[in-house]
Amino acid sequence: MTMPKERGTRRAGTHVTSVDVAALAGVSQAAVSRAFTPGAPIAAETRRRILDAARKLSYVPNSIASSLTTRRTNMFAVILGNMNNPFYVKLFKILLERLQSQGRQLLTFTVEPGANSDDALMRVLRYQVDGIILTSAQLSTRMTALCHDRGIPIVLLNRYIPGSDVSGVRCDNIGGGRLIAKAFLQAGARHFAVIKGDPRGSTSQDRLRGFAEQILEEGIARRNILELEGQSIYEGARLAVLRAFQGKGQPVPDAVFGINDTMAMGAMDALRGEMGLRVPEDVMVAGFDDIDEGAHWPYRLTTVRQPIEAMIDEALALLQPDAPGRPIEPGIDRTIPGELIWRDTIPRPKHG
Amino acid sequence: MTMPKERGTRRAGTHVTSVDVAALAGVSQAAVSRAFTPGAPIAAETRRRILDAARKLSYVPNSIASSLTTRRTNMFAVILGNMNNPFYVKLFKILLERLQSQGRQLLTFTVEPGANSDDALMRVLRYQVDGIILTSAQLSTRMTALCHDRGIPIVLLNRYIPGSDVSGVRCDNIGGGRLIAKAFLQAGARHFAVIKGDPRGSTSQDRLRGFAEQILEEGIARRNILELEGQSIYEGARLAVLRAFQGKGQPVPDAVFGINDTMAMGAMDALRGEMGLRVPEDVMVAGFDDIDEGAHWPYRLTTVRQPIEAMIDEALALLQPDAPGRPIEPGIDRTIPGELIWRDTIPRPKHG
DNA sequence: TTGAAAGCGCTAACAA
DNA sequence: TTGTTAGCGCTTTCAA
Repeated sequence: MTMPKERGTRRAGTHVTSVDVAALAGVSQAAVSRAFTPGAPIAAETRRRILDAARKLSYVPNSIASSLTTRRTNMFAVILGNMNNPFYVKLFKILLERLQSQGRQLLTFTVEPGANSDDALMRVLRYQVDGIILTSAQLSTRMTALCHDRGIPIVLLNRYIPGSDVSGVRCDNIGGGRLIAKAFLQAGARHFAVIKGDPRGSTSQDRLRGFAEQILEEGIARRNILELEGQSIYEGARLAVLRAFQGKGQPVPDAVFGINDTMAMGAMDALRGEMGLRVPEDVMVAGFDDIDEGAHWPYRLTTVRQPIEAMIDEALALLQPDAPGRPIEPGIDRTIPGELIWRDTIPRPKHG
Repeated sequence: MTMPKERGTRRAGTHVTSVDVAALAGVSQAAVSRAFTPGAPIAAETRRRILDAARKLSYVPNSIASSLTTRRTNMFAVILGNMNNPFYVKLFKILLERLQSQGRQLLTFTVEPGANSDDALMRVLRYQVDGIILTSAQLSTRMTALCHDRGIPIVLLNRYIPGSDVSGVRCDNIGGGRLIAKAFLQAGARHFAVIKGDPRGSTSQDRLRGFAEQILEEGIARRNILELEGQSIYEGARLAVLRAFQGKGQPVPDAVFGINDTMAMGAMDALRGEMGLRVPEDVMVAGFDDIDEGAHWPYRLTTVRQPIEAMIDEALALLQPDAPGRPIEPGIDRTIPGELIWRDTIPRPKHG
């Protein structure tokens, strides 16, 4: 079945391996390996000859094969939750660019929002990735234990699993929620609606919690904060607002807080488009994340900016790509503060 | 250096391999391989025992190792161009979901818009992917030849390289351009602006070409079509419009055609936001792609819908994931028609 | 249906 | 600095 290999021929055949290159260059196969390994002990002249031969044969080293011995694939996995939210797309984009510039590859997976990531993780394990970035939170401790056992670091991005030993990096969501509440309060709002995302997710919970705490501290009753379910997406928020306030619904509150920008934009479109209200004159609105679209002319959304770059830097540091063998420290939870971005959906405070 | 392996112990150690499972189950290592290979010749009872042992040891098969012999990694590569355009994000999302549901993995790369994909392709080759999907077009024939030589199929999505032997799937961009032109014309437009994307890309060129042809056929002079450069992005289009028409600029045309929706939206925001014009009363606008955001209340953009799902189906078919060894047919170029989506940025034709 | 044995393409001791 | 020699964890003949 297997044909005799035509070594040393110029024919860029189906499978050129280091053996072929070695034959053509008149060196051992190991020398070829060294020629392609930065810092390996090899004479400059030998190296040149090998690289020459390699070029002639259009040889491309097989990373898959090498990872079998080195135990490092140079591949990282990212498991994406809600790709309908531009925030996660931006996160993914920056992550991809970072990793790529470091010469690492990214194996990508999606998981339905709210669905369990275990399946994806199982597949990831088969591919021997060097690290896992999760932006979707539902996963079993059994699974994380599996990863830890084989020394594969996991880091949660913009997520947090209470009581878990999985490390994570996130924005200070509680603080961010407070920032929005303060802005609404100084503008005179007294009745609020919050459009929640995944009610089981820490992100949504924390933002709401900070928001509510700040308002309660102002002496306003909790029942003045109406909670709506927006499923983390534009359309969910739009419909939630319509269902709650349109027609003979409840009175429209003074201020609507979208737990993320996409939902805030969905709410705005319902409020202004379908219900004919003005923002911020009739209703104030605020979001969270600071996605690019929120800054566009139709919205000019006041929001909390998540420090994406810093979060990714931290996450990659937690993945400790430099110290592969190092034991994984359990449950580091890094929190980075967000920044209030004033735009036009909340009246500005008087200057000074 | 290498410790003796503790075979058969329950300890889910650092590296459980099929050998460990075999030892615990009291079978040969080959049997373990068979137990995990669908359709392999193995007794049901043996299989059960092996799976049992595997579970006890939390054994996960190493796909990397197996791909060394099978010559199939089950990984596909996608090379993404402009991730700032939601259209490509949507394309990516659907592609990812499709591949994932087929049990295939996706290795993702980005390339600066307009930059050469050769670097990314080189890395892709090292990882022995089973196929490559490109949404970014600049690549050398040398590179595609390399891929073809080693039997890795490439398919261009929403791209076309004239005279190349790389297969591709795209929307009928010329026809789509004509659809927009017809819509503008029936609404009475006589002076036009087109906001182009990458001037070297076939996509932008074809849409413009179809658009212009239709208009010329109507007897309108070519000089009535002003061409602007929007770099394929929202902000580029916004600034291009401002630069051209704001203040003492040229007179605002009757109709603006954004070569893609993002740019059309950028143009709309410039026109209405900064310049205070009304759409469609003062200027008509149209886009191309039909991204979700274009349907939202502030825009209600008339556009041409790209048949994303069909395009991806075709692309995956061209990648012939079923017939790995089959020689790659050269340069198939599939074109699927787009569909005009009437919304509110061009006055509707009178009914009947 | 099973096991033994020979690789897949590469890296990493070790010796020369 | 080089070549030789074992593997890495798996699949796949080939015999039994």
